[in-house]
Amino acid sequence: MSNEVRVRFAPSPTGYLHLGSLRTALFNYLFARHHGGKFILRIEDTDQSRKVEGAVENLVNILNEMGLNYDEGPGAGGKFGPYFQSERLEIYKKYCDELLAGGHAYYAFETAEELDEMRKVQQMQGRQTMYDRRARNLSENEVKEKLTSGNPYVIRLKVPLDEEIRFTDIIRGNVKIETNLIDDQVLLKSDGYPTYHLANVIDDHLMGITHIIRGEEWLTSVPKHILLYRAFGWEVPQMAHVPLILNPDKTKLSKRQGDVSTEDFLKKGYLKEALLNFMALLGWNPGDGEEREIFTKDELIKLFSIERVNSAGAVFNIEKLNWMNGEYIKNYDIDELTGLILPYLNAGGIDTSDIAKTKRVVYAVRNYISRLDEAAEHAKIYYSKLSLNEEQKDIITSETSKKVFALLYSKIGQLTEITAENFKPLLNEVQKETGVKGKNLFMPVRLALTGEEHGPELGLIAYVFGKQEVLKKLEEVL
RNA sequence: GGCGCAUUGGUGUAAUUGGUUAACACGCCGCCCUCUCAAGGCGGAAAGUACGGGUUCGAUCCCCGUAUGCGCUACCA
Repeated sequence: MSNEVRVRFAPSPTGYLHLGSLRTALFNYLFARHHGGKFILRIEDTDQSRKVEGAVENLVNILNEMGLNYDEGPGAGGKFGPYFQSERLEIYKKYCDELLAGGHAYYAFETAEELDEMRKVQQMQGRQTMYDRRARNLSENEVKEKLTSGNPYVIRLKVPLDEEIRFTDIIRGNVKIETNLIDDQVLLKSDGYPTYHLANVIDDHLMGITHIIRGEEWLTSVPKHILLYRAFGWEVPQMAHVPLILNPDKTKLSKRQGDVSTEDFLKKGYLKEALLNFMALLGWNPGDGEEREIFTKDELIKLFSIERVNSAGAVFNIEKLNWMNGEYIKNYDIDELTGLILPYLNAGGIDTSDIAKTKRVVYAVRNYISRLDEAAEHAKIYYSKLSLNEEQKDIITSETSKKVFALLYSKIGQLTEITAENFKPLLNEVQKETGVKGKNLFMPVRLALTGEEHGPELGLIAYVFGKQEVLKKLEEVL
């Protein structure tokens, strides 16, 4: 199947998954699944100075946790490995030699200091800072001499002059850039590692990548890549550069203005389904007059098309994420939701050993929260000892309150079990028989049960406590 | 500075490949429900599509310019 879609997510392992990367991964994933193709994870670890311990493991874990499972890559195997660029050094060297032989690249021997100096001078003269291509004109003998005497070197791309590179981006349409403005980019660093530009082109080709879906920050380096494809005589994959995710002030989403890692959001109690759903809609929509906003992963896969990705950056609107997360919480399977909320309740000091009660608590609390980490605060009323202020004490010790409690107590005693439905009629009966109604009826009961003036409807509260506990609470105030 | 990309209410987006009272959602405001707080239901304010020119009988939609924002401009990705 030679025209199978193959896409890749190719992050550098920084130690956490940035939300922007999450969305790039998601778009790649949706695109692959939509077309029945392959989704590949490749680790771009060519910068030795930015190595982070455990970063790859973390990345793999979070992708799996988010349900963005890949078909090829670390831990998943595949016929196009290794999937770590740091393990493909000989490959890059080999192709680099090919470029050298074909006159598409050349050796350069400047030190970092020399290059800094060059840039400084250019800056002072108010000129554009870029490599002045000085090593292009080294003679064969000069090169040979420096090489044999062990001078450190890099290999640079020999950018053809006075040309215009044009390409078509699926999201942005036609783009053109003059080659004179393109740096003779370093392809192979002096430590023997490739730069992004070289590695990415070689790997994408060798791994049979058909579509490159990546962040907008790469758009301007596409011409360099095209030059490389051309030098190798390879076909250029289709490209789609997705817009950036922005802070509320429209700058690139950054740590400075709040959490940006997927892990942080999960920790705060955002459901992965909600996060995925929300991220998908940031810069993309199904179009066609579709007005739904809540989509399962399968629906997203079905609807997704890369052409419908927007070209402008999108502000990360956390208010809307909160709403969407709340929607998911309200509609989640109660057993699964209980499992998810458990750690947050425990962290809030709540004893969850009575799992049946915990489940009822979750059922009652879900309407009040938009994040899982808010659950404990709302659940407290179902576990705390009664503590009332003077005014509240006056309410529950009033004569009418006592009457209400006594009658309610006997009526509950006749029930086999309290449900959210059968408690309300009980109160109606109490109202009729005692003549106490409205706030005078409900508030004492509410206070007696929870010690709070606010909370869910009484039927729900009584259901959460269950018959025995409600009776016990009433005994305390009688 | 140079180059590239972008621009529909506060935010995310829509608008049968030019003809709509410019639609939906979040947020905000109000009302209803109600013992309370949420949820829910109903309604409202909020953009004349960055600005200026074209093309056209007619532009959110096509073209040009300006402004603004962002990105890139490393032996980082």
